[in-house]
Order: sequence, then C-alpha cells, then structure tokens
Amino acid sequence: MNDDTPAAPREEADPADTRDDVPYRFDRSHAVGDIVEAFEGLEAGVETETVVSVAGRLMLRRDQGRLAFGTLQDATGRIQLFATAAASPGFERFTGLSIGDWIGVRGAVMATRRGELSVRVDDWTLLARARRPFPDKWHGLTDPDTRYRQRYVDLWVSDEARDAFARRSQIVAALRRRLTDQGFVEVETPVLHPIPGGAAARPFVTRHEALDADLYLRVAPELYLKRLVVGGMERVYEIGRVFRNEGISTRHNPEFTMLELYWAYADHTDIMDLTEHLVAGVAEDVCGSTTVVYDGQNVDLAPPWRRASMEEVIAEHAGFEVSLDAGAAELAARCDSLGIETRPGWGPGKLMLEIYEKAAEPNLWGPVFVTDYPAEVSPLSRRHRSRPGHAERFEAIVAGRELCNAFSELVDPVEQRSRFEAQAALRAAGDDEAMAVDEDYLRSLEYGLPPTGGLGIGVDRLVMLLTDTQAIRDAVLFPTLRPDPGV
RNA sequence: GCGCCUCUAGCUCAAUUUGGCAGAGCAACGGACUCUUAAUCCGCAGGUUCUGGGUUCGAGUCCCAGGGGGCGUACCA
Repeated sequence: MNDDTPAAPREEADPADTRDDVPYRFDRSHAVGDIVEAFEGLEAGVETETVVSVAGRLMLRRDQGRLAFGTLQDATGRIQLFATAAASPGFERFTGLSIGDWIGVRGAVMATRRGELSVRVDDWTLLARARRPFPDKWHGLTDPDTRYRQRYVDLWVSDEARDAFARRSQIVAALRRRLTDQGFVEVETPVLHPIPGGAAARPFVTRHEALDADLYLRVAPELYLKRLVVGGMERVYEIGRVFRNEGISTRHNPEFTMLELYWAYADHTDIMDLTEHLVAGVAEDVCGSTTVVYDGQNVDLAPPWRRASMEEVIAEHAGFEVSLDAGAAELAARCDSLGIETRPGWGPGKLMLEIYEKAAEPNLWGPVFVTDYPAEVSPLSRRHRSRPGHAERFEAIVAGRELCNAFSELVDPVEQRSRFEAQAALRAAGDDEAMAVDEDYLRSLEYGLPPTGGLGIGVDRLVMLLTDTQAIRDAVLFPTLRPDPGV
C-alpha cells in the first residue's frame, strides 16, 4: 500500500470483477465510539501519542489538494480521518476511494486545527470495495420500498434505523434477563405443527415430503408450552417467530416475534402483576425511565396499570351499557346501530367483542388491562371464577395498541374438548381461523395441568413502543414484501 | 380483498395545469486546492420517464390494462 500509483479509474470497477486483493482479516484496536468517548474534548491542534486501528466504511471525503479529510463510520459511530500527501502512504489512492468503501486505518488520535477529533492516516488498507454507488449523503433513502428491500444500505444512511435495531436487541436481552432472574426457563418448541392451534389465525401450510404430510407453520407456541407445564416445567417461556397468513399493515407482519410464558400455580392476576413489572422494567433498562414518549404522547408504564372490565371500558368509550345477559339479538342490534357488520351464528360473546374492538378500543391509550373477555371467544382460557359467561382473560392496551393477551389457563380436559369441538364446528362452517381438535393436547391435559397463568406479548409491538416507531416495518429488519419482480 | 395516492439518472428532486428538444444537486469520472465539516471551484458524462397498449402531427404529461410501493379499510397481534 506504500506505492503512489494513481487510483484505478472507476470504469475498471466492473461488478463482475471479484479479484480485489484485499486482506482476509484486520486487527482493530478500537471501535470508533470508544475513541470518541475517550478523547472527547481533545484540544484543537493536539496530536496524541495514542495509535489506534479502526475500520469501517468511508462515508464522506473532502479532498483538499495535498490534504484530505474523510468520515469513517462503524457500528458505534463516526470519526474524521486526516490524511496528507506527505505522511499518508498511498495518498493518491486514498483520495480515489469511493464513498462506501470499507477501509482499515492505523494512526494517531489527534484534533485538527478546527478541533475536529480525527485519526491521522499513518497507514491504511482497502478491506472491500463498494461497487455500487451509495445514496445521496444528505438525503439518504426516502423510498420505503428501497429502504426495506435494501436494508443493508438503509442501515448505513439512516441513524434512526440503526438506533432502533440496536435497541431492539437490548429489549429482547432485557426480557430474557428479567425472566431468567424470575426463574423462567427458556425453551424452543416446534415451528412445524401437524395441527395449527393456540390462536385464532389462518396458518401457512407447507409439506414434508418424507412424512408425506402437510404441516403448518405455528400461529402460536401456546399448546406446546402448556404441554411442558404438564411435563413439570413450572416456569417456562419462549421467544420466537410465529406465522399468520393474514394481511400486512403498519401493525402487522405475516411473521412476527412472540414472547409466551406459562407460570404454574399462578392465575391471571399474577400475570397482570408480572406483565406490568416486566414491561416497565424493560423500559427502565433500555430507555432509562418508565415514562416513554410515543407518537408525541407520554406513556407512563409505572405499575400498577389500570384494570377495567370490557363492559366498563365499553360504557366509558361507547357511551352505553352492555352485558352478555342482554342476549345475541339485542347485542346484534347494537352492532347494527354502530355500523358493525355481523354474521349469523355469532353469539353474545363475539358480538360484545366486536362492540369493544370497534367502539371502545380505538379510544384507549393506556396502559390499561381490559379484563373479563367473553368465554365464547376464548377457547383456551379458564372460565371466570365468579362471572358466568366470562373468562379470566385480559389484553393490555398500551399507547393505543394491543400489547399482550393473557389468561388463567383452561386446565379441564373435558371442557377443553367441548371448546375445541365448538371451534371445529366453526371451522367446518368455513371459518379458517378457528382451531382444530388437538387430541394429543387433550391427552396431556388428562395427565393433569396444574393451575397456570399464561401470557403472550407481541415483541415487535413492544419494540415499536420503546423505539417510538409507528410502523412494524421499522421494528423488523426485513419486513415481508412482495417478491421483487426484478433486481 | 376493496378505495385513494404514487413511480423521472445510482440517490434526492424539477419539467410553465388537457401535451412541444427531459433538467438540477449529490455520487461517479477528469482537473485545481495543506484544516475541511453536506468543503469549495472548473470540466465531463449519465435516461426503456415502472411495463405494454391507445389517443395525437407530437405523450414524462391524457386514456386503458398490468406491475411495485404508500396510506386508509377488512381479517389479525
């Protein structure tokens, strides 16, 4: 690298030419962020004795004749490079680098006359060429399609995106740390399910050739995790991808990350305590506070969160009283007056849920636990101990979005069978989101499931909340898109 | 699924309102410059205007069909 041969003309940078003579490894002494932290405030004009090796992409270059400045960016930040024709080897080639080229640089930490913290280029090497031009250094990428399809570019030009995904990693780590501290054991259960179950959702179907059988990508890990509680794993959780063959929106991706946990000997009220402390704790861990700003509004996550029954919330936000006792006819009439489409065969529970979702939920900000869901629409949850027709089930609304779904688990195999059969009847009637009878799951219940509380948290939603992003696509690195018709 | 909007150079955007030779900044390429900060200055080059039809003397612009994307809506977390 000590020769001063001119930079290769760009025309010779044929994308098909892979014969760059670049090293197999590079010894880096510091991440850029470490240098910035250690030398912040270095006096203008000072050249230190500290020699560092850094690596990253050259994101900007300012040639100044016999002098050149560059901006090197790595995963931890940006720092200026200071090269001179007199002292920097291969100066001509250095000024011929393209924006986006990966380089390794060794040199003394210094501050320029203007006081900009820099690494003096005492030696450098090309690590990889950027054969394609990078986006505009100032405007970056604005087309969402390009940002998602070419996230590898977006991550370089969008600080917001990089920060959000760094925080996502911290959030998931904090969830694991806190659950581990509370004695929960992390497990991995099958993604390929012979029978789709655990949630009301249309599954993706796939095929195992050797077994000559259709398999379904899981819509939830629920039934396997509860089998594990039967198996004696008293506190168990899984963080994993689930798949639902449904629409895509700012809040929905066909594959998304779910945290599910099951806690033996606990009920839904224990789960509420756990949930509010878990979410507030993770916010504290990664945001430094239990108060966060979402979409310009404050969200106070400090426990305890408000707890209100579905009827209470409907009365507050829809402005009228409802009850399951009113019967299907009256509730259907309510739906009509609200402009909610109903289908024949819907029971009072489904009708009340519709009223809640259309007339009350959109007005909720939270955090609030909406409790006492109708048993009719909760095929896996235990009947309420004192309110006939209801289940010990709740969802949490935080920042106007459903964050979790939880309940005291249904443990009675006889009742579970009849709930499954009701689901199977819906399925037979054409509801492809209804569950099927899972005989093995019923058998496990016959061996005995102790009283158990369960929780499912949409991890992507939690990430959105704590990174203040409005679209799930900004919380997922590679959101599902239509296949690119032509690269 | 349905409705509305959108697609111009690698990137970010223009193109006189029913149509008249498709432009600029950045990047790239050539050059000048020893303290720049989106450096500056001079020069050069860059296009299947998403695709296919149609109307017209003439279409980036108007019409039809298709494709990608965004938003809303429906199903859902």
